[in-house]
Amino acid sequence: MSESALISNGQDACGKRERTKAANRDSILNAARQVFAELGYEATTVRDIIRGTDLASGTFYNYFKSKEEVFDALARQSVTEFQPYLRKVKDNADSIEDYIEGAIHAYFMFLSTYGNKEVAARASASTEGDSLRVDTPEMQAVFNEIRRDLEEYLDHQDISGIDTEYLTAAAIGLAREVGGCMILRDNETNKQSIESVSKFASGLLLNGLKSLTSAETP
Amino acid sequence: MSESALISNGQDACGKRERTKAANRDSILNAARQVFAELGYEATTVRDIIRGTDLASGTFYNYFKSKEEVFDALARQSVTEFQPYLRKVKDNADSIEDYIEGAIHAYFMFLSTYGNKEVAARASASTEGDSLRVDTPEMQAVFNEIRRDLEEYLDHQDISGIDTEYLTAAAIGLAREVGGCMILRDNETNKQSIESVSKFASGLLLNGLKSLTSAETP
Amino acid sequence: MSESALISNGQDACGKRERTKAANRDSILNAARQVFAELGYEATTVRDIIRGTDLASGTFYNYFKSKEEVFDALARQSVTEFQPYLRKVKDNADSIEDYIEGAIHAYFMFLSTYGNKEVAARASASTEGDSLRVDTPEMQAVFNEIRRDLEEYLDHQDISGIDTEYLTAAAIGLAREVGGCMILRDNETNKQSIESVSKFASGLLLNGLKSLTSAETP
Amino acid sequence: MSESALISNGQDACGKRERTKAANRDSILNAARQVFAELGYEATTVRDIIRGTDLASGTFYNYFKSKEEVFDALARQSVTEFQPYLRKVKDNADSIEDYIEGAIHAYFMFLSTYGNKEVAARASASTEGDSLRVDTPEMQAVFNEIRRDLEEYLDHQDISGIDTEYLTAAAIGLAREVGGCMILRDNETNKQSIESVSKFASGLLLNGLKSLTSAETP
DNA sequence: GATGAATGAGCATTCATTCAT
DNA sequence: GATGAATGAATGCTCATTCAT
Repeated sequence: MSESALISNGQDACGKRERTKAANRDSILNAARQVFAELGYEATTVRDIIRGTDLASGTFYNYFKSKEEVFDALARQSVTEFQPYLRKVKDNADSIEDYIEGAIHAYFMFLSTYGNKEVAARASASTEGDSLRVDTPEMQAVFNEIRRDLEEYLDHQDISGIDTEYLTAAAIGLAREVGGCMILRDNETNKQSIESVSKFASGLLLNGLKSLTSAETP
Repeated sequence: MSESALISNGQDACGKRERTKAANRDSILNAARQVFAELGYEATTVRDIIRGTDLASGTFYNYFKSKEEVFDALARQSVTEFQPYLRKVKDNADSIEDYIEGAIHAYFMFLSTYGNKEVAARASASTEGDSLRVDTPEMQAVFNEIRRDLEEYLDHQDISGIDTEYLTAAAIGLAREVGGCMILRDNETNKQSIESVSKFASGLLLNGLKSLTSAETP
Repeated sequence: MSESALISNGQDACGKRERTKAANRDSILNAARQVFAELGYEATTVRDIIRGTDLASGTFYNYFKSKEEVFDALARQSVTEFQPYLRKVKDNADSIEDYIEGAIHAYFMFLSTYGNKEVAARASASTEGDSLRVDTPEMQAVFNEIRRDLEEYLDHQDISGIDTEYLTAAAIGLAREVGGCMILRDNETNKQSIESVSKFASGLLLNGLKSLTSAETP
Repeated sequence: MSESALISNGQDACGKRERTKAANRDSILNAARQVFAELGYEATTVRDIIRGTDLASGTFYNYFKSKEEVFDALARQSVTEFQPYLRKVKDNADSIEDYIEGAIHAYFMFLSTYGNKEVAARASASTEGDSLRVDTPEMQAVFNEIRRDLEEYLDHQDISGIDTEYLTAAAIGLAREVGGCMILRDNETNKQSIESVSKFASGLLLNGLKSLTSAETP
């Protein structure tokens, strides 16, 4: 609740009615973010979410039809915030390498801002699980965003013989898992580790890609 | 239920009692496999599982204490089956490259046998999801197996300056995501596509790794 | 249900919401009283209680966490109602004899108001049982009240050589059993029988006590 | 189980079949005695009982139709054992006083043999309960026995104006409660305390009774 | 629009009892 | 007669959702 205003919903409205409406919506979204991170999507109940606000249970349904809708709203929020960065990366990229490097870096930045140990640790709670994944609405949404973007980018390029869908999958999977690992390791991710991890990830990918393409086209 | 005999529990027993007991256990395990794949671990209820058999609800508890125990049994089954392959890979590997290549190939083989479209598609059910993950008990277990094995292997090697935990994460994430992609694309995965996809994945990784290490140790 | 208003919870509130809430709580308490009396505490289920109201099953849990909580509420109710009488007895008593006589009389009065044939008959339901006990939450609570009070009183007195714990037990046991007997005999206990039974009980006790003490302190 | 032979069922049978039949029955009865004492009649399940034997669950139903039947059998056992003592008391009694004194003493003897702290403590477990009662099948049965006997005895006497039913109730209630108190206090009840408590109880009763009758018939 | 009590379907689990072996 | 797995009714309890206030 303390971060109630962390991500505002951006709707500027003037009447008092509108203001409280917006505030309630935000209140629900923030509670949901928290609870999803702590308990996971499946395990969280609508009750858990409203318990995290000072609203009454019935009020939830004035704003969302179900927890799925909240999930979607959260996802949309993240995407909206993330897209500009991704766009800038695309605009500045002169090559596919530039683009991938930039996207991965943007992702790790985003992750270090919104991810936290609970998020990363949660997924594996029920299993014995050394596995760790970053599985909040926000992260899923951002991944999808990158995926879409990356595939589109690759499709416009002509990377001889490389299956762009697989390449995208590889990039996503690699980044996601390494990212989870990073979060889990340094809870307070600092700037430096982000740079280094992001360099590791894009280095691996890009060098691999280079060899693949050069091997493919002689 | 059609795949009732997919994975028999191997216990040969003679009395009729023993035979039906084994059959019931298998029946539950198979139903669980299916349901976990369709709904995901969190979302499936014990009732969902027994509904997938022709047993009465109480009977479930003659075999398992909870869905978690079923999960574990499934995981153990897979690991038991997968381990010999992984061991052979390790025994035959002369280098880290050999090992990674072999492990990834083994994983894709396993995936093509036990994965199916539902498995791959499930995870994203609740979201709009282009995302795909392979998240059944079996696959989680196999991943953990590979992860453990890989980290152990890497720790014995001296890969100058590479963080083995991150490298492992990268390999796992890449393989998982690409694997999910493969399953989703050709439901009836053929031998050839396995070879090609597995070559793509290990190529990407190993070449990336090579450049990374050579760059690191000039 | 006919005695729905037997023991109102006393909370006067104005809104309709508050009124129905109070009514529902009472409804549950009354149903519980009945069912406890009929089936006994152990044997009654939460469902039995709600079945005795026209509420839905879930509603129970809006008011009580468990049947134990209902039990406690019933007990508290009785105690609250009984205590003033007991206090008056204590205040007016000039001697231990006065006190015992008064307490027993108060108990029989209370019993004749809240006891009924079912109550008395219940306990022995499962057995062939000529035995009869008064074992509802209310009566247990009232007994405990008397017991505490009596022991405290006796401890302040100096009754040479008499074990106050045993004496209390004797009084309680005697009153309980004789009370059960009375209820069972005249379901509609009249004023006169109360007087006579209560005189019998305290006569027995007090005369016995007198001889005991005089025998003890020659 | 160690006391498996504490109370044998007395049936001497010769064939091997008969012997095991009898042994099984005893085994169930002994387990039941134990479990009833520990958990109380209501709370114990048939499963609890058979778990206390080395028999299979189905076997239970070859001997008893339900836990109620076991209860009855236990009760009958106790009565069978207790009756001779009571008879001797009756035969030796020259007066109502003698009889009551003897019966109460016999009861306390029996109680000190079969009662134990668990038994006495159990009843009040679910309540806040300072109250204590002795409520096993055995004790209930013995009480009923005494009650019947006592009423019969009193009916043959002519105790001017005393209601024999109430008097019996008074005796029973007093003895039961004081007995419970005794058990709870000295778990290992010794001979001496039995004598003293039994003297206290009958003293109270008999002196009370004396005054009552003398008061009644001047 | 906010409230929060009522609803009843649904879930995990236990248990008495049956019956094929 | 002994066994112990199968059965399914019953229980305590939770939860999404509705709706009178």
